Amino acid sequence: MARPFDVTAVETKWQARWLDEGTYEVDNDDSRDRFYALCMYPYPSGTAHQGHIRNYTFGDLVVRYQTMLGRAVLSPLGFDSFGLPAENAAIKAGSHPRPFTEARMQELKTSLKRLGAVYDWRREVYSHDPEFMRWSQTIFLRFLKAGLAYRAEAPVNWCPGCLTVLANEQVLADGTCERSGDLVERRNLEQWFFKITDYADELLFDLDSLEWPERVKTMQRNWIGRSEGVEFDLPLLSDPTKALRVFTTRPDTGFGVTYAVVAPEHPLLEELTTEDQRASVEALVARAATESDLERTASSDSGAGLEKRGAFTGSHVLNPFTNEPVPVFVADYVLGTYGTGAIMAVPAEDERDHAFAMVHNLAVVRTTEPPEDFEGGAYAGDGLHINSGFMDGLDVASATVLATEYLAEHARGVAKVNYRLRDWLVSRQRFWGCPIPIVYCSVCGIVAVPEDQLPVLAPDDVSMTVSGQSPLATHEAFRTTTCPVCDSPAERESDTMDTFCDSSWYFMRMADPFTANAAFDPTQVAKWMPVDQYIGGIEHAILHLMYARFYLKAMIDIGFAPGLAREPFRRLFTQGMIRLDGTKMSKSRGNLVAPEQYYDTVGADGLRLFHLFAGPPADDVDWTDQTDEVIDGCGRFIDRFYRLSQLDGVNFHEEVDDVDQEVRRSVHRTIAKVTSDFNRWSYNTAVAAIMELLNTVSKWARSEHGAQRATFDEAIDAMLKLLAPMAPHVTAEAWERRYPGRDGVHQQHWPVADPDLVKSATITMVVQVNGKVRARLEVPPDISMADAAAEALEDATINATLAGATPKRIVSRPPRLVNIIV
RNA sequence: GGGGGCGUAGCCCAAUUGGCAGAGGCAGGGCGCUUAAACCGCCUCCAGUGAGGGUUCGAAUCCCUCCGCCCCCA
Repeated sequence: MARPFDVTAVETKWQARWLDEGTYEVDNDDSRDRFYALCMYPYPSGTAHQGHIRNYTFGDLVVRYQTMLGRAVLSPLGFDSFGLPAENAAIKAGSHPRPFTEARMQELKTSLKRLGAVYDWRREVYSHDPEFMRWSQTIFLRFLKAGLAYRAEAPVNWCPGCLTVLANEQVLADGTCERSGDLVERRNLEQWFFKITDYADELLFDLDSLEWPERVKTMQRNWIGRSEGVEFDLPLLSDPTKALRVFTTRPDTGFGVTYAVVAPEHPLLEELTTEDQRASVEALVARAATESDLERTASSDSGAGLEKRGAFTGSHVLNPFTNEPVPVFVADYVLGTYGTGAIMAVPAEDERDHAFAMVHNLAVVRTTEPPEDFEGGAYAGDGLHINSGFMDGLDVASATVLATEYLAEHARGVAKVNYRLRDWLVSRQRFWGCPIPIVYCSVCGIVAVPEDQLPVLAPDDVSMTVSGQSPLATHEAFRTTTCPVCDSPAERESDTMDTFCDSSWYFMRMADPFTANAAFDPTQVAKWMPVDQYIGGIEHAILHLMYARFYLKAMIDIGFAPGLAREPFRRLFTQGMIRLDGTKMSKSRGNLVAPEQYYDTVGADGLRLFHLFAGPPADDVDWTDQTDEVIDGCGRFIDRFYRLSQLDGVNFHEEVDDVDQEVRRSVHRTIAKVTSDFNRWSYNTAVAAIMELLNTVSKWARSEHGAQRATFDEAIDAMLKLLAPMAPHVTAEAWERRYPGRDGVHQQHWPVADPDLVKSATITMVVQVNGKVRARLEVPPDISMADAAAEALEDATINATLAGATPKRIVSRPPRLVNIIV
């Protein structure tokens, strides 16, 4: 493609200038209004792919736009540089993850610089920086001191392929590892946990105050899974002094409890199991031990599947409502970790209880009258109670109140709130992460490494060969140490922290990486936090965002970050994915389209424009056969604009006439349109509006009539400013050529539309008769309802159409439309 | 299985939230420029909104049912 300027030279020149002049460096004591714009810091996987390009194009647009609005914009970048892929690659290559990771960081950095994305590089944060690790470890120890970190043995998801523990969320619905695809097993290990459940309510309720996409908030609410209910006793038939404690959200259905179910891990199971049932119970327990929570709670088809998933214990408990004995089963779908590990079963009002009851021939007693036309097994909706003694005739809400009172009196019932959210398991049996700064002393037990000895760094000569345990545990010199308290022989913790720990506070470090001997100075960070605009992928909707919210709240509460607002991200934008052949474009799928090939042809500006133009930013983008042509089209647009800005083929005339004035109106309408589109994340329409304006201005200026000079300059300057956040290089270059030696286009103030020019003198009003368009009238935009109707009725065409008929009704919606009904 | 989202010209997408279905782009066609082609400039073709029903003076937009994709949770 023949370009009117040397794209590579221009882009290189401006990238170097922004970097050398520190154009986008910002100090913490800047006196302007502040704006913190942040893209989720990337995992350094090598050169940027289109997903990165899209993400950082949006982010850079925000940075440059907010700067032009006159704000001091904090725009940092860093790298989420710990993690499994680097470790696996290092194992494969027989090298160390650090050089591997740092090479990938450099590649990604280079790609992003070539995109023209601008950052304050003095604030770069990366997870494996010893200074950053020092504070990650300090925060861990402060959590420990505050009782927010604890060690417990717990069943964990063990991936036999990765030889590590996985978080629940790393296990797919089919019970396989999201990374290796191996079937995940259950194992018990001593692990470190953070008490995120202490914050369940706050994490839930504070969502209301956030300007986040509703769907993300919904996902977080579901993940927390708050449910209000009652915990109460089902006395054992064999020994009524003992009881099975259960939790339910539907105490009102108590008369319909026809059996109870305990989890395979339940402590009373042994006692409940009778000799003749022992074999089948033990078989079930053994089988459940090999399954993940997700497998166990996944709904399975009724019939044989369900039959195998439950076994009768041989014992009975008493239903406290009816005082009738009901059988106790054990089933894998009841989890030992949720609620009390036991449930009451109401087959008439619960889908799964019903399926289970059918398979095991258990009684079904309805307590809620379903609607007349209801067909099916369990009815979970509202209705009047039946077969329910003192609750008969009541709806669910009233019955629930009475049932709760009844249970409080008769079954040691207490109202209780349960959560689906579990405490955060942070231990990882991997090498390439931040070591947990703990030693286990033969005398003192668990001992924190003194803060003045942090960071605890892993030695470089560790064998990462897969061994089934933490690589650090195999390094004698690292593992063997002495107790910092009593000097007795001790062992270092050999697990590392979940990388989500790093991403939970990096944005605070970025706000103030300058204060010596501190993670940050809270008063400095408070100048920037919360992040005004956070941008990232929807895949982080639950975990990263939940953990970061927890970290901030906890750090404030333990005095580590006093004075900060309790939510880290005020506004969140989640961009759509790039898809190729129907699947997400990603390195692991190997379906990447590299940006470099476009830098050399249409340039970074062209590629940026494509991503802005391709569709709504929140929507997925399909990379197709046509995409290259669209990208070329974006390059063509830049060229057309550049030529016009350099007066190529333009005719001028002296006096302003009506035609010039109409162009001015277009310019100001476009300014208004682009500004409002920016504020509503509608970049595709903003680009389209500028394309439209270019068409208008170009035809006008190149026509025989030509352009009035001042009007033309106003149009070009406006377009340069509007495009500056989108296509920064070409606009910087064109501006400099128009105004050599003056401040650059990115130092200009964002244009403001003149309201008088935005509103047109007249607007086309449609006049309909019976919903059909019969006439179009030019009317003032502020025409009244009565005047609009009157003008419509005076119109000759309308009168002809009406042919003397009397209107039954006139719908007047000025200034758009009048509809006359006859 | 539950929750959410999306279906508009050949394709990607607009339609300021219930008011003329078309802004922009891609592809296609034509004309001009050119010895010719590319580039460039101008012009142009193309849908009644996945299907069916309802509400309304009026529905792409709101409400039901179905179909097809996508995402989240199970």
